Amino acid sequence: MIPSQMLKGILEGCVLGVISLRETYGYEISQTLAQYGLGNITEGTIYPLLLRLEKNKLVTARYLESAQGPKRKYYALTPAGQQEFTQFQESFDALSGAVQQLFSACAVQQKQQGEDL
Amino acid sequence: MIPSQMLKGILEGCVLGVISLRETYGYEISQTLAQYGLGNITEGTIYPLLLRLEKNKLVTARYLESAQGPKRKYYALTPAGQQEFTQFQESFDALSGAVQQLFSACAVQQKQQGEDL
DNA sequence: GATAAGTATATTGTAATACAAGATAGTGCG
DNA sequence: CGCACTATCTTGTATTACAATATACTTATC
Repeated sequence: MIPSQMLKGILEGCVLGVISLRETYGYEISQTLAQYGLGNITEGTIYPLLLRLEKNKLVTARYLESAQGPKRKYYALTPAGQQEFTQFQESFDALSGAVQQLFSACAVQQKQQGEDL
Repeated sequence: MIPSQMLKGILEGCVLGVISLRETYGYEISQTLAQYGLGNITEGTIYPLLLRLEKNKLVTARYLESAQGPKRKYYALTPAGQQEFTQFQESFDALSGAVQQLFSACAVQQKQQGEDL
């Protein structure tokens, strides 16, 4: 399981990514994230996040009927949202690269300590 | 620049990693993190984090004299800290893998939309 | 010897955000 | 009707990165 603290700031970018795949709604986004292995994102997380994105004009929303259950609120990226997602990708790649480099240094160090025994 | 929100929960694991490289102190850890490209982690971030690690028995601390400036507080990993770092590496790899997979799907989608023009 | 810069640790308060818990509501099945 | 599944939203809480500030030691500069 990915710790919830580790998701901070990353989840928002991932949600933008999921929406970029196609117009979708909160409940489905939560399931899609789980499929990608990003953990079980609950309603208390996803809906405030979506309202925040909408308020910040990164996504637009419209209600559509559903064959089963209540109306769904479908989200789509705005140009600003697309730009924000591109920037998130760059930031995450930078972060990921830096952390991987640190991990490599730690692995080397551990190997040396093992050889010293 | 890596956004500060993206560091949440990741910074702690990275600090454990830096300490695993060698016994070190707050000021130097901050500089080491910057060298790895993890941004400028300020005092207001690093010292509370180190106190937290110490309180949670993930690191031990001892004061040593410095040739220049006041005493330094050197930190070393406990077995629990080493274990926590290993777990952090697994979690981060899982997260990183999931996000990269999402990015790939988004890239495919963008390429298709481009071809549709 | 006063002043500033670099080294070093710590505290307080603030903002961002993931999540649990619970409310509301529609559909379909036994 | 009650239960499960679908679907959205709100409230309150905990975590945590960071700015700002305080403290203190050493060395160099004026």
